[in-house]
Amino acid sequence: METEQRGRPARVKRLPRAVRERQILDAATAVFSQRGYHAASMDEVAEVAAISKPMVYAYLGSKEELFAACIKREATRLTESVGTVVDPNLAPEEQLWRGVLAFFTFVGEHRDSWNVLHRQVTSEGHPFAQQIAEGRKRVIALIGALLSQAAQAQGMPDYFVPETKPIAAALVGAGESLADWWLDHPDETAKAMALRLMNLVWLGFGTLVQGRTWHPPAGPADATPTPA
Amino acid sequence: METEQRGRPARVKRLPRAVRERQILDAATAVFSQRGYHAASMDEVAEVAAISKPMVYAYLGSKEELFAACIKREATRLTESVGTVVDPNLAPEEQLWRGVLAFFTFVGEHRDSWNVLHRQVTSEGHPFAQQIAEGRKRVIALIGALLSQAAQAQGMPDYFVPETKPIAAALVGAGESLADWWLDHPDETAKAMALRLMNLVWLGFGTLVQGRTWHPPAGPADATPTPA
DNA sequence: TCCGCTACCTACTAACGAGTAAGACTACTT
DNA sequence: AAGTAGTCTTACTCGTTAGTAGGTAGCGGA
Repeated sequence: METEQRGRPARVKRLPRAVRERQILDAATAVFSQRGYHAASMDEVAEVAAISKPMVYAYLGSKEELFAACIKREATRLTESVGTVVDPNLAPEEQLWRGVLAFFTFVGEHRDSWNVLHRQVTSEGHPFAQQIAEGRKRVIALIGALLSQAAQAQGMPDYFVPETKPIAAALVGAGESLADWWLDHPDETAKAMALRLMNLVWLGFGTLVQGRTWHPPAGPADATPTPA
Repeated sequence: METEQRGRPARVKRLPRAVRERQILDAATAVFSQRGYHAASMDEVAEVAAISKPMVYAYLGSKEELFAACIKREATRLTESVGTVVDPNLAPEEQLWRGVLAFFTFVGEHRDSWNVLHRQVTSEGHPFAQQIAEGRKRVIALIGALLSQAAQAQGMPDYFVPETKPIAAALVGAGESLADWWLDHPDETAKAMALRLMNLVWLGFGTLVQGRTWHPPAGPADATPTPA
């Protein structure tokens, strides 16, 4: 079934390298997002990019290099989205609010990017797990510094400061989980999502900073199980 | 280099099926945890289990079935760990505390199990992503019900009740993230981790229930970026 | 009009990994 | 001792996929 006319076989458009590279990265992001790194095949990437496989190799290199390029591009996009709205001269509270809002806005608009960065790469043993884990740690450290600044401004004692680190980790996890929840409730706006996170975590943090702490209810003797 | 004595070639111990099945499941959990589903090979599972590949297939079936068996076993273990300490007659606050504590205790003691359940399966396109995602949703719904119960007991208006769902999602995510943070700070006890989560989230939730809400600081005109 | 550069392709190789065929060994029963 | 049920292995097949060899074709410049 050669529907093609002989002699003029639907000439392939010749495009400059930069354009093809973008097309390939777009295709790769979509395929990696949908299939995951291992299950994704270079053949499918080439097909989605509407180009032949050797071109993919010629421009972006091996599968690992291609994936690395995807991660790098998407991570840069996300970082810039958040970075441009956060001004270190602002109060910690407002920095956090702006960052959180920018984060949810980005996720809402770049679902595949978020998927590649968050869900595909987290598993141990993944070629890029470490790289992503380090990026995540940097974000946590950044937020931790923000919280510690706020805590000290509120006059919290020094021994509380290290606690801001795990709190930052919890905040990041809560944000990720809310982003996942959002995928099942797409009618919500980015702002509403950002508000939820701030309401929960900032209020909780604020209460902690005021010196109020929660402690386990005293059961009969030692009803609550304690680990060794 | 045949170190083996001829005639008595280090007889393979013949063990009953139940024992081998446990060995294979243990090995599979470790390998899946380390490599991820796709990158794990049945050859490696067999090797770690110190048995030949056909035995793996004879006892546990295909790769998918083997992985399903792993998930089922680990999920049951986790569910039971939490389920046995949570008594529906207790106050929501104490149920949450006991559940959170049991969760961290389990993660601390079964790192591979947690890895398989949490990090390996979350990516879209994974054969079991849906199954795990549904389990996660059930947990979120359960905690949401707990929170909603607590909210109503505090006399919160009905319109607040649906908000407990995303809050539950955030709580679960915060717990997962704290569990990951814990891996980098192994000296912490399960109880300390559980306390952190309760302090942050229950205080935040409690503050919300008291009717206090957070709202974005009013910048000049509309300094905070808003999504379309 | 020829040269050379870059874009582009079809069609292969080589390796890896899921799954199996076919049978050997062992222990328990009768 | 012979039968039999269950344990265990070696050595394959066969499909999939990363990566490449080797060549065609349009386009700018001399």
